[in-house]
Amino acid sequence: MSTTAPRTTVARRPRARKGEGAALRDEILAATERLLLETGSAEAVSIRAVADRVGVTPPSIYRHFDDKNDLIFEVCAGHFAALDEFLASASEGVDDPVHRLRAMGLAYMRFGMANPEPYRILFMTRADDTPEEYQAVVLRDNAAFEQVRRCAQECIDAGRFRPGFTDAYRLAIGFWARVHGLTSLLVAKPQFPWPADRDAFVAEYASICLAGVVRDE
Amino acid sequence: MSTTAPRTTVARRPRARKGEGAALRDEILAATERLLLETGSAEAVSIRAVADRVGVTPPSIYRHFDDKNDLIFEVCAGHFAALDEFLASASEGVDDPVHRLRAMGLAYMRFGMANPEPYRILFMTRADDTPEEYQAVVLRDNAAFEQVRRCAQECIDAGRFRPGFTDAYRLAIGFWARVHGLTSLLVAKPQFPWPADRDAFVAEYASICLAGVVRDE
DNA sequence: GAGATAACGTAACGTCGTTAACTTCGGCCG
DNA sequence: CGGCCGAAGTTAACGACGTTACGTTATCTC
Repeated sequence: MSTTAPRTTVARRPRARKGEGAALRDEILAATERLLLETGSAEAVSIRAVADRVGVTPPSIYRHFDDKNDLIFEVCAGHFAALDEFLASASEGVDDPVHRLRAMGLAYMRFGMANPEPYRILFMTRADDTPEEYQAVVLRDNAAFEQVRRCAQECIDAGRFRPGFTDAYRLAIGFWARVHGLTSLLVAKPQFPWPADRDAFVAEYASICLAGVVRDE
Repeated sequence: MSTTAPRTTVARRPRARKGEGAALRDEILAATERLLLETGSAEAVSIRAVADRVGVTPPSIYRHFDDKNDLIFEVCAGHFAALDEFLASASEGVDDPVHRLRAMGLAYMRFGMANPEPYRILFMTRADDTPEEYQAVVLRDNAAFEQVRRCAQECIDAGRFRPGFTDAYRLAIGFWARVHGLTSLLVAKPQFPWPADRDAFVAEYASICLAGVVRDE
């Protein structure tokens, strides 16, 4: 269906000592991460390829991860902390809450474009493929979303939004959805005839997303 | 990885007569469509299950379709005409171009929610999984997008957009991206804690998307 | 009625995720 | 020091998948 992962056989890994089985876990995560980057698709990275890369047999993976989905999501969840930090550092030093919202939106889109496959896996896959523990944690209770929600609340408190827009949670979801819209389309359809000045278009898009709720000055 | 498709063996289909091999093609499409609806996932509908359903052996599928991707996309492409018609009939009789834009946006989101898996396959899958002929046709040159672009142009001509927004193509992409944002998140993460009054939220969202570019009255 | 050919079927290849059952190594207790 | 137990893997295999090479059967044409 799609290209398979490369399978470079490698020297067999020495067995870990008694209490240190978790070392293999980290190596598996690292190898999966690299393979995900190389292939650019979660379906193309097979358990067998990961095992080969680490120098271990496929069933050994299952000692450390429930199944393939669990492994892939564990890898992508690592990118979540990065997203959170990325948003935080992007909005750092920006005093105006509206400008801060804009900075976070831009950072979000840039993050998606820079990490397309993790983004796809986290935000664009069906819920059934998402392990239980991530359904709530990764989406709602994650720090990135909370940053946006708090910033929206600050905008409300500062009277920067048009009348009627008073629910920060609702507004945060809306912002997220709009910014996700362009991000996901860029990720899914990079060959679409996007405007030539892509960065400028993205910046303009961010402004439009804000203009929908921000009070005119 | 995920649940497999049901495999109810069925009476073997009588062979088609000489010029009528295309009849099987239609039956395959219909069976695939039904299986897609039942399983709710393209990965869960296997070539073998489709063949079983039709009463034919798996290799026979390949006489009529290049591969599985081709088959699935052929099915989903059928939904495109429906989307186009749905947008047209939703905007029919709406004189004001801004209101028409809004009507189309709402219709688009409703369409996605009503046909989640086709929507997912068409708009949320990676470009590599999209057959050549759909990359341009289905996305840019499709009638639905053209409707939005034309409507945006009418808004421009009527002076309904804020100064600076003069490129209908650019604006149409932006509208599409915003509306797609919420649609795709609803499709991908239905269990997310969305606002309780979902329909009202969607309607509000559509208004916000427009308010980003529409001139205040 | 014979040959061409469209419309399938048979058998198989290689891949995948996953599981059951076995083996080997290392630390601890007596 | 020796035995043992559990951690850390391996071996072998199952069933399903997409896909292909090749054989077969029925229908149309002449």
